[in-house]
Amino acid sequence: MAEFLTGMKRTKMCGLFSAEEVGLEVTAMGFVAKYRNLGSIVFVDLRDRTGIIQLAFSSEIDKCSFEKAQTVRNEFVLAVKGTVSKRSANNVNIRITTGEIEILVTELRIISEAETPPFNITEESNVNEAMRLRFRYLDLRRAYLQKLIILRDKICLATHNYLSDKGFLNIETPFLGKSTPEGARDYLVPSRVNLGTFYALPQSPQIYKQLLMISGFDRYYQIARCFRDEDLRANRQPEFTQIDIEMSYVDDITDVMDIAEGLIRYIFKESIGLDLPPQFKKIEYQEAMERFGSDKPDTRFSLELENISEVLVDTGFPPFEESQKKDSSIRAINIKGGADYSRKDIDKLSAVAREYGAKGVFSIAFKKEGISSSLLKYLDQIVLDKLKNRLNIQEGDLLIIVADKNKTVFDSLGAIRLYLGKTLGLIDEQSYDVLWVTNFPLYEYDEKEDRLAAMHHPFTSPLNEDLVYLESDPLRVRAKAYDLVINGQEAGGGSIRIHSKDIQKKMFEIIGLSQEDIMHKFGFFVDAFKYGVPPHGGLAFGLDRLVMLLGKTDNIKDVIAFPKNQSAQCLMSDAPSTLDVRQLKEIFPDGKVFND
RNA sequence: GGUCCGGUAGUUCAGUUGGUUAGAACGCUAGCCUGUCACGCUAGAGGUCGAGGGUUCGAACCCCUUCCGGAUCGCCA
Repeated sequence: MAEFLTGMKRTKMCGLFSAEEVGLEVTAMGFVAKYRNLGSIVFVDLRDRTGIIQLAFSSEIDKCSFEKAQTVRNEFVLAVKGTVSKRSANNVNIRITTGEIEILVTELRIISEAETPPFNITEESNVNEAMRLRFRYLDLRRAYLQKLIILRDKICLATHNYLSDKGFLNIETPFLGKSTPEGARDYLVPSRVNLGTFYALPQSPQIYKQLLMISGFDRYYQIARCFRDEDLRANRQPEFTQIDIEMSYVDDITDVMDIAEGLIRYIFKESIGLDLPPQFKKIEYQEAMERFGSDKPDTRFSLELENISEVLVDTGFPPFEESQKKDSSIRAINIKGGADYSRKDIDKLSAVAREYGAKGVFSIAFKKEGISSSLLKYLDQIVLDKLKNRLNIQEGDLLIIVADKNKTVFDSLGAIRLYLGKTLGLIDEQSYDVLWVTNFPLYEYDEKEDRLAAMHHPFTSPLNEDLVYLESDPLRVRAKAYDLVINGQEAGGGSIRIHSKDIQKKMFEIIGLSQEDIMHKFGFFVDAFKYGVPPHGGLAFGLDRLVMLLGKTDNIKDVIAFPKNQSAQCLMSDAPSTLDVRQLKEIFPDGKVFND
């Protein structure tokens, strides 16, 4: 029989008791984390989100509660009264903060009994993720997850405090909005009162926050939920959260970057007590690609890429001939002391490269006994000397080469670089490496649709000095865009927006939107540009990613209280689910779903 | 949509070339135990080996189909 708390008030939470309360009568409440019955004495570890306090029951202390304690099991919810007592020196538990004391229980109330949980709720237990998601409320009782959810709260609070202090207003934008044609697939919501029409859940509050600038709110922020109906990954969920920021009367990218830097520095200080450098590193997109094969480089280790097209293009090796084509190249990574890599090791690197579309890698091992390479007969001494000079090659080094289209070369060598960084232990996992990547291209070529697409989004402003190429050579135009990269992860990104209606119109045209499309999809937005637009810009941080970085986890599900699995299902509630006929008829009264 | 890995007790896993009654640890139940804190000791319960079909005298194991989970590529302005 469940008992009630009637008359009981909690003195403090379990993990907060200390030697200061010794001798006092206190009241504690929590879950039974562990139950140890030694016969004439019973110990219970009582748990809440702050930690654990040990309860002691014996007939010498209180006969009634001792007898009741015999029926207690794991995960029961208890409320107890008792006296805080100092443990004798040899019974101190140094593993918990309250290990010097315990509560000698004089009154026990069993507030709620519990069935045996489907898995052990301990920090050590390594349970199948599907099982843990199905009983998420039990998994969340573990200190590991509680710590991360609490960290998330700290980061949010720091965000509110910092941005409020800098004059930003927290303004909510709609969940039920208009489907946008560019970008990710939208989650759609049928409208009952407007049959046959649909809302879309926002992929980001981008248009709304720009409209708020046009409305004159000047500085806006929101910790905003965003939705994307795309396939999931270890670091990607269908609904995720962004720290979304926009500000007016900015023109240069540093105007926004300074605020963002301040915020990130404040978040790091407040949440984990770490001081980041007073000035973040900056690297241009093109340089990041050339050196690290990535627009979000992990610069905690070197192992940089080197363009060796010129050296190898005339060797007569057929795969290298291709690299003379436009947008192709031969690039390499020099693995110091890698010459003794086995065939298997190199095959593994080749497999990594193939995942990113390369046909494979070529290798040249500079061994003590001579050069070892599959393309040896194409390499004369002059070429070898040039390579040695160019890449600072010494005896014992291994050169890994990829020749292909630039995108493939960067992707595959960038991936090999990360693979080596991880497997060779080149990365200091304790450190934080924070840098800005700037001057992204404004457009990228979309092969599937044979058109230009906005690399960031179609509201991004071109660099002033590149405006002249907008029509003649759009791929050459760079954007006033910036990404913040932490430990090789994109933590956030943004841009200065277009505030001229003419440039905005041109932007839409270049990505292939007809006048009709523009008015149908963005008409309200284009209209707004007629009535006075302050120059503005902003950025958004991925809150989930930030918590992952600060909490040192690779799994986004660890930082979200109720996440979805890889198939975008909630295994606990069984969403998404089918609807009953009554609900469906309200939305599709004639039973027809399609117009044609 | 492609590729790879996995599914055996409540949980985490082992399971030999295909061969008696499918094992271990933790958890659970019962008993004993006054200082445990991964308590200890004794005993016990607990299995449609993801599902369906096939090969075989015989299948957890081999083959086919299928379902489920994870990682990853495409995708994610």
